[in-house]
Amino acid sequence: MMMEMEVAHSGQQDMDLIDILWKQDIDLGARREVFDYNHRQKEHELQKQRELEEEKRLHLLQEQEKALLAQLQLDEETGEYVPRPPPSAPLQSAVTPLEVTQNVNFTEDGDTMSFDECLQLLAETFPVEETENTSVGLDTTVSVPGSNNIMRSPEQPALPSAALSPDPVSPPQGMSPDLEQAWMELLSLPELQQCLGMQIEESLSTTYRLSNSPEVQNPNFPFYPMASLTDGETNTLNVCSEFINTFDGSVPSIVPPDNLNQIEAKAPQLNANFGAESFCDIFYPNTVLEESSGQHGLEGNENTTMSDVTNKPPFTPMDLYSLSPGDAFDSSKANVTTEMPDSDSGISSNTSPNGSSPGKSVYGDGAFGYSDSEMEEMDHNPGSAESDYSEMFSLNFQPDDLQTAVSIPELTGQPQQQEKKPKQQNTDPAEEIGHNTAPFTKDKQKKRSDMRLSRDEQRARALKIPFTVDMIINLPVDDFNEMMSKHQLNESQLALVRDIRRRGKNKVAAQNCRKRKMENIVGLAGELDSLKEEKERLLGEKSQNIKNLKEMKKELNSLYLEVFSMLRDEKGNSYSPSDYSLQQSTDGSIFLVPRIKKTFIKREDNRLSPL
DNA sequence: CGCTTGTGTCATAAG
DNA sequence: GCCTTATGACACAAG
Repeated sequence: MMMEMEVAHSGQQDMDLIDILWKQDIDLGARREVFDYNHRQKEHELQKQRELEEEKRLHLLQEQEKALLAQLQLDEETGEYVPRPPPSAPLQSAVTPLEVTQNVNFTEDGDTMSFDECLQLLAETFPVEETENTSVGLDTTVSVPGSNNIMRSPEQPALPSAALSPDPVSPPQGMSPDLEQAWMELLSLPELQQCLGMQIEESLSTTYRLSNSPEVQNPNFPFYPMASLTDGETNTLNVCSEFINTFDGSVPSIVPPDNLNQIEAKAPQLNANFGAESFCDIFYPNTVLEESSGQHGLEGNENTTMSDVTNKPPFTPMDLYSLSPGDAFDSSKANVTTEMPDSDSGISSNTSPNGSSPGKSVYGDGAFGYSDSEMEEMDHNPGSAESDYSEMFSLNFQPDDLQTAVSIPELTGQPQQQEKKPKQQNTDPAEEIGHNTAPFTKDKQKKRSDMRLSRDEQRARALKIPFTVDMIINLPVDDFNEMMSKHQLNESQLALVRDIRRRGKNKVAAQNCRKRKMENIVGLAGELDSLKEEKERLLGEKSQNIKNLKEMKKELNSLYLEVFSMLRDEKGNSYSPSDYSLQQSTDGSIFLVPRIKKTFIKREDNRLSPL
């Protein structure tokens, strides 16, 4: 352990050095994380965790298969497995058990079910699929008290109401009473609990995150978690999957053992609406995240909105838009000492405040890109200066910020277990491409746009605009208008929203324009090069042609003289080339023409006899 | 301190 | 006429 700490310590020094190099835009030849000992260690742990998970999964599958086979019998004639004839109290699933769905009507008389039956029920209810990385929609990782040992598979199909149920042990909504009873029974099975224990551990935290929406990439977006579900498929609320996918079982390693106990102590207080603040609180109870006041508001808001959602399972985009989070910010007062602003890490404005950029005051570094005039303008706002900043921090608070919190243990001497989520990009497909693999400088460039959005967000915040900047900018005009129509906005709010939309779109347009311009310049430069080559080639060709022409003229002249010298008049005298010339008519006949009497000869052409 | 570069924004034209 | 997109021009920050 001490060794590990030492390695981690020297690793931290290395990381500091790498940080410095990185800040200087020195290409390290690999992403920064590659050099991070903690990162590598975590990857190792993740690997182990995955293997363990896979093992468990296979075990579960084997059990399932056994359960399946137990319900089948071998047909001696065909060699096929066929369903067993129903027992006295048959399951309705006289069909192939694989076809059993959640709608199956459990009429089992006995109050007990075999483990295999339970497993089968589980398998049928929550088919184990290879979809761990394909979670869609709003992911809600539900914290579950260890004693209850309730888990929801990340692969769980759409069960939004269940996922949002305040009571984590409640069976999914819509389950028939019998099925519900079976469900409860299943959950109480010690084998199952053991089998699934690990996943329960993994679910000891909660984060709301959107994994399949473009807005998710935006730093601001997750602050309106519900508001970004803009399509039908995101209705699905997957439990745990995001956190598991993202941290992939790394939570136990993140959490210091001391804190784990506290987690267990606190866990029962948690519910499905467990917010980001709670997350931080639980994992780092010593860390006071005072921006949580804003989060409290949000949490409270979410409590209502989530239950609303629960009551209205079929989402429509407008349902989501109408989940106005704006009011939640009213009470937000961020503590700038915990919610560090842009650390110039370039990764995002939410990177670790682990002292990687010391010496920067909170308000320093250009005050997040605010121009003086803008700062002045902002200072004229009622809630200016500090509150504005805090509001902005709140607006920027997002799951990535959780990583900020996650990295806090480093300050307290804990090994840093920071893990960067793969950044996604939004809106502009052209921008999206390659951003994950972009050099660090790209990330740094992105920073400014983030700050810009913050500026607009702050304006939006100041006027209590109940939408995210991303929504304002990126929604199709119809959806945008619909969204606007659902809220009573005053003139200034309307103007600001339209300005934000215009600016946002124009910003993207300007980026595209510049990109195109650069491409044009590069293309034109290439074209210029090729044209120069062509010119050189043509000039060479031309000189060659001139040379050839001269040669041919010379040759022709000698031939002409040769022919001319062979001409004789009636007396056998030769013609003088200075007095006569040979000319060819259009029909191919050759004439001997006296040079002096050209005009006359031309008129007398017909009197001359062809040669 | 001036220059260059990158970016956001505005005004305007065009689709 | 409204909206989006494209682009020149300008301002600003950072290197």
